[in-house]
Amino acid sequence: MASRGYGQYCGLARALELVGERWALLIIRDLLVGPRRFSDLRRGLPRIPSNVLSDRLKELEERGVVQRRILPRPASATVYELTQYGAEIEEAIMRLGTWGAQALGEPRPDEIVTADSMTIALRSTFVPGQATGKHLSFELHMGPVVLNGRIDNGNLQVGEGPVPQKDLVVYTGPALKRLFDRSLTPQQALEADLVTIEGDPALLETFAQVFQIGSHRETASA
Amino acid sequence: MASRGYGQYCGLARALELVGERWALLIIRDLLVGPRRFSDLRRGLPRIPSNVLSDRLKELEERGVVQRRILPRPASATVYELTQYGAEIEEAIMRLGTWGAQALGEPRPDEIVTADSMTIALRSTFVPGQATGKHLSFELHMGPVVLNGRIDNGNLQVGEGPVPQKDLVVYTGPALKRLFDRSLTPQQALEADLVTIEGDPALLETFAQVFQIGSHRETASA
DNA sequence: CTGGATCCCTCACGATACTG
DNA sequence: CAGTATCGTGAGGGATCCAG
Repeated sequence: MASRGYGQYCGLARALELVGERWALLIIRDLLVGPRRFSDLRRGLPRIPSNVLSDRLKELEERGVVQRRILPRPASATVYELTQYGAEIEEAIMRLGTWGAQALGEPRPDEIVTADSMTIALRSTFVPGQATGKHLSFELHMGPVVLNGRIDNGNLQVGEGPVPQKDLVVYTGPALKRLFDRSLTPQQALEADLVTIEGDPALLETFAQVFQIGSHRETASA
Repeated sequence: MASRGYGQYCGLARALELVGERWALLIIRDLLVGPRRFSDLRRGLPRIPSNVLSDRLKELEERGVVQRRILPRPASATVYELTQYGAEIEEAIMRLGTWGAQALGEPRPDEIVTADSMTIALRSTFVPGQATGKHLSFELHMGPVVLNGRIDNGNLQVGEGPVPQKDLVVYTGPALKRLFDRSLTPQQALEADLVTIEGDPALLETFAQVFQIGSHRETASA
């Protein structure tokens, strides 16, 4: 599609020529979480035809955004990972993601959530300034997806899967987005059973405070 | 293309369903500069077929990103402008633009520069922190494109066309990008005749300091 | 002249099947 | 597991035509 360029000497046009094709940014989103094998990417993007995934990876490699790497023995598997230049697109993707997240309503029945997309969602909505002095290790269940995370001062680490040590376990669904865009308070979410937790309810307040979609300037005027 | 969704309940996927189709982000780029008529957009995007432009505008309108407005008489023209939500994509587009700009080499012979793309380029590469205490009004000529601008402390205003009052006039081409990514100093640019000016050469230093592509952390270690 | 709509061609995308 | 091959469909590209 973007194989034929836009005919403009412009940074944005060039960016779209590099990563503007269908599926490309979602592939990069998953690679931002870590190196991935072909089949990992397929699992994370169930709707992408394998030939399209193959094409995209080839194009992104040619364009210096992605590189193939052969894992040392005994694995001997090929993984795809972002080049240094490719990784520098992270901020742009995060901004696009939070912009698009504001248009998310209820999930359509055919829409899924993946561990990688949720990992990026947490990283992109995390507001370091809201987390100064806060410490919390949590486990987050969104349907079949389980993530773990640790908030330490202005820092956030997110991983996949459960962990033994945690202060708070959160079970939720799409209501998580309403927590992050402040259209629902933690207390309301608990009362309406949209969120279930293990641990101190006060910790859910902390959890909800450090993630944010949109600017919410109205709080500044209060 | 993105008419069929990605099947993911994810902010980035939703963003791509809204503005991920070919040409959409370039249309939005031009609308970020100001409201534009259909023919303005065509002029700024000479390679877009008119039916595709028409389709994109219709889709973007349905999706709440763009709105049509009828200008009051006697103009009576319809203009397209971003909705408030649409305008909030600005930061994401700016980041994408500076990311892509790093991959810009020499312009291909069929690549053009437009006033709107240059306006966005200036706005996206402007570093307010580098402009504290600086004041400069300039006129910038990139081939046939003429912009004017005013830097005041951490603030930048850019307009199209020449202006009577200015401290500095810059005539240049693709070398401007090399000024902004620090692969060329103002002095080198003048000596190599890649940039011509009217005004004090010291003002070109000021001009070059406040615009920046990439992070340039290497200066921190020096 | 602006602001599109229509037509036709081509090629990229998408689904499925198949191979190393 | 990691892709390649094949093929139908539909979106993009470009020229032309039409209405206000």
